[in-house]
Amino acid sequence: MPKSAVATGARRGELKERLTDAASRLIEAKGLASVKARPLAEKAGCALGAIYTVFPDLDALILAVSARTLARLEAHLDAIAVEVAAEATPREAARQRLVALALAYLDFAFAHRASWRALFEHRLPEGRPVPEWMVAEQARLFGKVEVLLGPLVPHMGVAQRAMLARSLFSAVHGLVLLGLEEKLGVMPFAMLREEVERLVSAMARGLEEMDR
Amino acid sequence: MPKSAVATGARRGELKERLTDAASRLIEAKGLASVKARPLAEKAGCALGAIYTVFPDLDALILAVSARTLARLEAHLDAIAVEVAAEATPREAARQRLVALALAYLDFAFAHRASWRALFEHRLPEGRPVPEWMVAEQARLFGKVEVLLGPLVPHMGVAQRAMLARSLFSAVHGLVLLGLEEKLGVMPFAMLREEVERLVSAMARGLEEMDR
DNA sequence: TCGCAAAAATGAACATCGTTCAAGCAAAAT
DNA sequence: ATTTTGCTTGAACGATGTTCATTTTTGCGA
Repeated sequence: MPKSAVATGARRGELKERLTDAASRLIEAKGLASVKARPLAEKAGCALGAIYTVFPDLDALILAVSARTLARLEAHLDAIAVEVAAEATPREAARQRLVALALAYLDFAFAHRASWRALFEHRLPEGRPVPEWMVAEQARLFGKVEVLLGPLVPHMGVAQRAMLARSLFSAVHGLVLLGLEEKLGVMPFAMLREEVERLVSAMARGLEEMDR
Repeated sequence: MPKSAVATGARRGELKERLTDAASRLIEAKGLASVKARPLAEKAGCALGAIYTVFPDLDALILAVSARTLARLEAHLDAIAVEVAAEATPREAARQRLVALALAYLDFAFAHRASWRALFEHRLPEGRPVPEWMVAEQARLFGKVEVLLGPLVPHMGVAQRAMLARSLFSAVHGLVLLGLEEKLGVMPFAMLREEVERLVSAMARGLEEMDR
């Protein structure tokens, strides 16, 4: 029974896992730049060349780690539970959920700083296409925002709403990014949280007003 | 007359310029990753080792390019002239100026994509301190936002206003960053402009409302 | 159980990087 | 003219990602 050329045998699968684990730990401990082939092989208990039997190159390995991080991020965002006061209007409820979502994003980035940073710091070599599963995962993240925009800006078209969701995500991402960037002068985490809350709340209010 | 150890002779100054020029052109043409020592030396018409007589390492050279980019950015932001209707309230005027500032930031990033990206993509090796002029320059950028916040949120304390300025900048930065990131799916520039306008305007309105 | 072809794993070798520094060179001083 | 001083140079070094001839293991028919 000839195995498919793409199929990953059990042995190879284990090696892939060990390598992804090792890379993940390296990133979390010493950042993306510390992911080197030789230490990786040692930590995974395999030969140098073995890496290239399961991954085409190190970029692919890092992408595998990114996939994991994105999955953890999504799980974390799905786990938030917002209790909304019964007498709250749908708009107020959506606003609160939006703020909670942004705070959850910030919390994840703070808790898994290095992995989260690696997600955006890592750049594919020029001309390499972004894997389709990554695009799909990003779309899922934007979607989480999009559904909350329904009650907030009911008069807006769906296409425009999709773009707005992307923009909102980007804005929060920027807040978190520069907030956790040590080189801009460290901002205490609690303050950063307040800022995210303030700005997301302000954006929601402003958007409601403009949609009226 | 013994020259100061820090002073840069005329010859060395020219070389420094030629190298910075070469690096700048390389970044604009093929991105930050294409800044390599040997091509650099060739383009600048000097020996390989000569680079290290005027810069401690390539990171310092890239920082010199960043300094230039920041200066150009500041000049570009200073050049914007907003005409505000005479009957506009101070709040409306400030809001319009804030939007104009954000759009100018977007325009600069779009026009000098690679240089602007290099500004944030480049990361100092662990433990290297950020030059003080860079921190100062960033403070100047935040300051431009801060002055516009005065009429918008008059009841807010100055310390909180400073943080808010930083947050606003970060949010716009995030919008521009993910907007120009090809890998998130290209967004037409005109739409991106509209999004920035919409979101900054919304933030301003929401902040006014919350400050009331 | 043995032999042997096919597959898989290995790590020495290679190309390319940033950086260093002994050697050469030019200018200044004597 | 000779010595001294300081600057310039590019070969050499260590580290890196990647390749591939060689070795080792595996699978299986005799």
